[in-house]
Amino acid sequence: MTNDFRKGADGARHRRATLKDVARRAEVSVPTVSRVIAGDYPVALGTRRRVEKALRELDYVANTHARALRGHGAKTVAFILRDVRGQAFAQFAHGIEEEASRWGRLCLLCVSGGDPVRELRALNLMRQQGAEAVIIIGSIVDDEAYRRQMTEIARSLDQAGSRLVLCGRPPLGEGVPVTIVEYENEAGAHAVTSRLLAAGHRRILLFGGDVAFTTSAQRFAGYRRALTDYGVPYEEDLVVKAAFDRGDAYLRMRERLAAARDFTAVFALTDVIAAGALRALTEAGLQVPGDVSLVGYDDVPPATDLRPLLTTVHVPYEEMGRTAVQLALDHRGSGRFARESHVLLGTHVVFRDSVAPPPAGTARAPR
Amino acid sequence: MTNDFRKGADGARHRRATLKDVARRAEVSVPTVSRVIAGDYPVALGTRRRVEKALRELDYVANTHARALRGHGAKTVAFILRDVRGQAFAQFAHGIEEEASRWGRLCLLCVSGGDPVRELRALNLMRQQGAEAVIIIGSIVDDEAYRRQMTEIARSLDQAGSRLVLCGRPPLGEGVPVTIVEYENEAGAHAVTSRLLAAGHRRILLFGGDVAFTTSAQRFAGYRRALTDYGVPYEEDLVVKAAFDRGDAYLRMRERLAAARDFTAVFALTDVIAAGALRALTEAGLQVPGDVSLVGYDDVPPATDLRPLLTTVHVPYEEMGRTAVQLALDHRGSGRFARESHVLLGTHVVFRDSVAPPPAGTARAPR
DNA sequence: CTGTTAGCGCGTTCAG
DNA sequence: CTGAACGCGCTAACAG
Repeated sequence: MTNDFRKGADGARHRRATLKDVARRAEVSVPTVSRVIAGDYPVALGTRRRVEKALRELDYVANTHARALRGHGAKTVAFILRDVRGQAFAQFAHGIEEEASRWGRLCLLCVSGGDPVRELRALNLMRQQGAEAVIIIGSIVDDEAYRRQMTEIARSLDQAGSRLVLCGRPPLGEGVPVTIVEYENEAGAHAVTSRLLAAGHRRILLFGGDVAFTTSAQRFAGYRRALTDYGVPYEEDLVVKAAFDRGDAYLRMRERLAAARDFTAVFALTDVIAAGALRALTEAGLQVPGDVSLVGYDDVPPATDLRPLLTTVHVPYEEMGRTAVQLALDHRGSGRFARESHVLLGTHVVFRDSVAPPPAGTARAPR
Repeated sequence: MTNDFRKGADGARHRRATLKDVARRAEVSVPTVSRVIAGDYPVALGTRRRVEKALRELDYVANTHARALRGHGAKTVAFILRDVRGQAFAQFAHGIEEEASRWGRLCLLCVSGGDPVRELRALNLMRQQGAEAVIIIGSIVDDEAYRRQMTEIARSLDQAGSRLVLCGRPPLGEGVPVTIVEYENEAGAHAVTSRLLAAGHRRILLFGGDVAFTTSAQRFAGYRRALTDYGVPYEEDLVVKAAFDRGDAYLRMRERLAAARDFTAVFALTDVIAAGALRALTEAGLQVPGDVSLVGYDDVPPATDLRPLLTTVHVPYEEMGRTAVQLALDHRGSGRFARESHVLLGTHVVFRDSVAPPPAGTARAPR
């Protein structure tokens, strides 16, 4: 017995207690300790007491890895997003975290920074980890290479008993074992744009984003469809790209304003972009919504901090996160979402104070 | 070989390929495959080719858990915070994520919702997981029970070869194996309050938070010290509690305004609280900073979305996250922070547009 | 260069 | 009720 103590002392200075240590101390066999812990098997009272005492004294904590190896393991929900600092992502992450912890799962988080390479690396790590579900959210460039890679990953994950969930990304095609959680993105864009048109606006700037990305593309499509509905011709000059942050949005809007003030309303692809745009608009001496109306998308905190309060499209990010986890875990269970693999959540316009009719005389602006 | 295929098909429908499977397919032994993967050991070219082929065909992914068991494993950095949706926390999380991924570590995230019980549960899970570092951020009630529990956990974690890092929380006392990352919290509060006093304000409302919590207590202390420096008596009536969210802050400020408008400046304990306060102030017809000046704390996005732009205290949240990871991982290494276990980061006031001298005649308000 | 043997910590047989 | 033996997937030691 003494040698064992030495063994503990000379090798690694730190070592966490194992079942063996506890067994030795309680003078029982390893399986007995295991049974005491599991509690699902009869153990003599005296023995149990001794074991429990040893457990406490040695501050025993089970080794998740060994457990996982044995099959009882460490269920985790992994997710990848572009940047935790974005409010939309944060809400999404919150939904995931909440739901995962309701299911007793741990959360594994990776940030991709929007880089496909980092995303792939993260995906691989998660596969190694044996995560029960791997959830990805965020816009991408939906090209051939992407679909091929993702399909492969979905298959591989599926084969390993895990589930890939794509949020806010289009499906990969029939037969690919993937779960999709979407929201009515195009419809939301159509709805806000219509709101602007209904107020009398005819020259609406589509501001921010990049049509190469799926999310932007869908919002763009909603914008065009609304235009068509109202018989307003689409004009390329009214589409201005900008990165997804305040700073770039501010600069781009300033440039556009310097070039020409030929619009009466702005549809910012994101609330954050709207924040940047608003700043540029205000600095240029324009009143919102007096001179120009402004709408955003996402309905996240910047929307209620801005003056005027921003009219925007509400996206149920938190619910998306919760749904993603439910779908993945319930996948072959019997719950509400069992066997379902495609969910579409609703969006709706939140009317606030940033929209008004165009100023007199500008409703029919020069072509 | 055919039996093996069957074997895969009849048992669990899904099973990830193991080294054994690969070895069988490549007609080599298991360790050989292992060596090909590790790449740190000579393997005949032909053999290597065959193994690599099998690896690819079977879509092999190493099992992290088995690896961890063997000692090579799955280094993870775990962290616990109150709520990902808070911008300060999000920035912190970003710093952690970034640094962890630089070190090739995976991130384990738990949200406590501010509940000590959930925090403890999360801590335990992370201990089981064998996380290399466990980082906690956020205010707590620093009582006897808390210190005892935390000390115990720190010891236990240390014994298991892991490291506990406390961010924005006070040390636990001498000899406790814990790493502390703090910022100049009291000093920041002292600095903004001084700024207000220097502008001529004498009746400054301390708004939001709860002195029971460490973070609030320190900011409160800075406020009082500044008052003392300027010889301005402290008045209990000028301290108003509010929860850490816009909504509650708004309501509390409205109540306070209805009761008495006996202050010329507000020190909001948080930028988010400032956002709520600003709304109430504005709605009450008060000009900021014309009628009342307003400052916040944290320097997170709400600060630059509000009008006027908020004067606030910059807290290096992202850097704290990075530092926490570095300290934990470098702990017994040779890097910049080796053997260091207490770091204090600086804060500074960011001057923007929400402070002005008090309106004439109010500088010396009625007692 | 390669295969055999052993063991990480745990849970599950199967005998007593 | 309890212990001995086995194996999860992997790597490190030791043979050849």
